[in-house]
Amino acid sequence: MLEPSQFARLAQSLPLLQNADAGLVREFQQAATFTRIPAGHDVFLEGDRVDGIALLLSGVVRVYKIGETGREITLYRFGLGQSCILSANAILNQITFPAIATVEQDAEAVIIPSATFRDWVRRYDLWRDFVFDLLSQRLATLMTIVDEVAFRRMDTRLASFLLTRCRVQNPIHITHQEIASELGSSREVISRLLEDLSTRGLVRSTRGEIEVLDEDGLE
Amino acid sequence: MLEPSQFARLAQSLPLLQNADAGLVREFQQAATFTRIPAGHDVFLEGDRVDGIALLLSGVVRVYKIGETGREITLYRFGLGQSCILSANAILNQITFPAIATVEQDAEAVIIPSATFRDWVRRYDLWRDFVFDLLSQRLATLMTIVDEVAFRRMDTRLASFLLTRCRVQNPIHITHQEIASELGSSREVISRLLEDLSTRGLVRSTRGEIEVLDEDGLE
DNA sequence: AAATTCTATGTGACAATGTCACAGACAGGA
DNA sequence: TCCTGTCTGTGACATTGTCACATAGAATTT
Repeated sequence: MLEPSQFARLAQSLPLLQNADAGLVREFQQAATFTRIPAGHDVFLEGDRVDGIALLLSGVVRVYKIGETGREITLYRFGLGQSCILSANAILNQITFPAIATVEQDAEAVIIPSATFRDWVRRYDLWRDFVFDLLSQRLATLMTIVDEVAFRRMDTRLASFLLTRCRVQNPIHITHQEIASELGSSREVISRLLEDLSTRGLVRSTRGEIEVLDEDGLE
Repeated sequence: MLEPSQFARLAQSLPLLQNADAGLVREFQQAATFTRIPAGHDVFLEGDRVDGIALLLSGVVRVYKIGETGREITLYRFGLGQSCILSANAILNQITFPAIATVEQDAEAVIIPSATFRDWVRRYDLWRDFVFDLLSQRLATLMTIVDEVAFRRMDTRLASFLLTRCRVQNPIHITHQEIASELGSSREVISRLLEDLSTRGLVRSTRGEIEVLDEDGLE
């Protein structure tokens, strides 16, 4: 059961709830529960049965795959007002979660039980559309990732990554290992490529920090 | 406008149409058009605007990505009663087609115009569910592909591929290049790996044909 | 402050895979 | 039979991943 104040907060960032009819709103308040999940906590592990779907009020969750050798690759992140569509997919197809989801920044979430979720998909158009949109966005994301991993060279991918990140914050606060886990590579490779970029004067790299010096040079 | 005989044929392999109410059935017959597409023909190219969605009555379509160097990787195939969900996705999000779709075996298809398709997703629960299911199946497929490409070794992937195919037909009728295009690798690599397998007595390879001799040995 | 510990980064050797250029081998048609 | 196009084999080299360890900076303890 959800506090009215929390519901109001969620509704603010969820167009879904603003447009919902009274029936869905009432059911939502009844079925949802509020939780806090601290950073570093794993929401799902590969193969987990999914017994509820989370809508985020704050924080960020990273969804990634991990290979036998321990290498990781980030599939996507989700935050405010978004939901882990893989878990939705798992619920609808009655399969287990096919990846790992970890909280990166302390999260507040609203949880809807699986059975309720499935029921709403059947009964509420708005709810179904919401899930539908997320699903189809993720499909596009995954298409891009397949393309990158299968065909693009690591130096290009690293350059793109640095460009994207430096526009948010420069210098970028990140370790080589973290970059490797984003791109599905290994630390050593990232270190070598960064050294190349340093030599060419495109970036300046110190412990846990990378400063992009020449955006154009990174193509 | 669809011939009743063709509609009947389609309905036979589409549970969707068997359960549909009269309204959808009538609209379907009105909006749909029948086409034949010969093998080798490209249905979509990367970046194409999608102006209709195809439901297959016969034949097989292969959907794949192609990299700058010309390397290919197969994303999935679809056949009887199935549809190219990427085009559905493209329609719904008003984006262009993010891959290439080619007819592998002569296909007969029923085409629904984009606007009609979008309209039905809004109005008909059954239709929406149909699209929803396909979407979520493809999401799962793509997850697997990302995992394979990012983490699994090519010899393992080749072995899995051969195992799957030899159960359908042994010897397998395929060229090294075709295998490479399936797995997103290059012909030379596949040739070398196959030579290894030959040396170890696991397969026997002749021009355009590979016979699996030891299924267990391939793990 | 010095010592210890943890984490981040650097390095060399080697394996796996992709790329390029070209050679040989096979099949089907002229 | 010869010709031509397709399929396969090969060697050299570049890129990327893996392993084992060395070095170095930051944080914590003594």
